[in-house]
Amino acid sequence: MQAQSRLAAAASGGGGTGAVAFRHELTTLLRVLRGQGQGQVEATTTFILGEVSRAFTVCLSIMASASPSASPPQPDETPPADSAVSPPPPRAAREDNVPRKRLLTASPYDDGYQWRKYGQKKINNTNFPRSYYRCSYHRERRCPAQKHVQQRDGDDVPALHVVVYTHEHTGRPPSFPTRRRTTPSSLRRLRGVGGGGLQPQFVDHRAAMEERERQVLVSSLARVLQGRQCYDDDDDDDTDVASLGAVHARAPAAAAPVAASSSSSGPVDAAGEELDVMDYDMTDALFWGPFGTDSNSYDGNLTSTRCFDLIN
DNA sequence: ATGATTTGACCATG
DNA sequence: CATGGTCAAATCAT
Repeated sequence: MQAQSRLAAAASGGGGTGAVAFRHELTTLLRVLRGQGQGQVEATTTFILGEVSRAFTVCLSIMASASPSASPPQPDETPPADSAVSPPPPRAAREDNVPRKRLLTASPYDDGYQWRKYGQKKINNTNFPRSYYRCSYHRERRCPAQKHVQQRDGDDVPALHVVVYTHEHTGRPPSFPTRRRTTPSSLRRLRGVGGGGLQPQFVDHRAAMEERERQVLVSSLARVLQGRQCYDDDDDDDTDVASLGAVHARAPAAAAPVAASSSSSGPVDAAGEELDVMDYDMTDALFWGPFGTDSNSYDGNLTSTRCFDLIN
């Protein structure tokens, strides 16, 4: 049976089970390819293994944010089954009748509205602090909107953030795209020098990011299903990991520290295996790359000039 | 000078 | 009393 056919069949399963089956099938296939010992194939499969792992993480994130109130419960709404210690029962919801919209996002993002941070608090039994924001026009325009953002515990790659909104933001409508040039002073702030260290600025528009996630996911899987891999021609080195990584290095360097600002160590795939750093760069490019005119862009489709067959 | 963030203190709730 | 949410003075960046 042709590899592409098997993958297509697995991918067409639909739903979570189909996705898992697809990934399993793909992983198995790529591990077989790696065993062939061909340099190009090895480097490429290493890349794709990491990319597929990341793609599924992104998928889960999109699914979680698409229907916050849908059943079954979203991953961030239920404690992990293998949790060693059961957390205390959640506090009862406030009786203020304020609707809350909960999102799970793969990265902090700029939703286009202007927020002012008014607090940060360490929440019990969590590893990351929760930041509190309110509408910048809280008083002038009586904008009641608030949101709080907290990085989710766990070794998600990329890190997932829980964002909870209250009210509708009545301030300035979202602008698109939004991007802030990183200055030396802002870098100092990001690194925590002075002022006790500020929180990372949210840079990209959420909708654009989700669209980009979809594009990258589709193109990634398409490349795999087509059995071809393309890479940047700027680097004349052989098709090793480093040269593939050069493609991803198109992500603006200034933005990378933001995306990688969590305390997590290197990227790890679902099986707990360490992935190459280039996968991390890929993540940065995915979330920070496409906007602005002052940096190289990553358009979600590898702007390659050289391709080679992955699967014969 | 102005505006945003940090951070410890305080408040409300269960 | 424990905890999450908010306040506001101090601090920092522009």
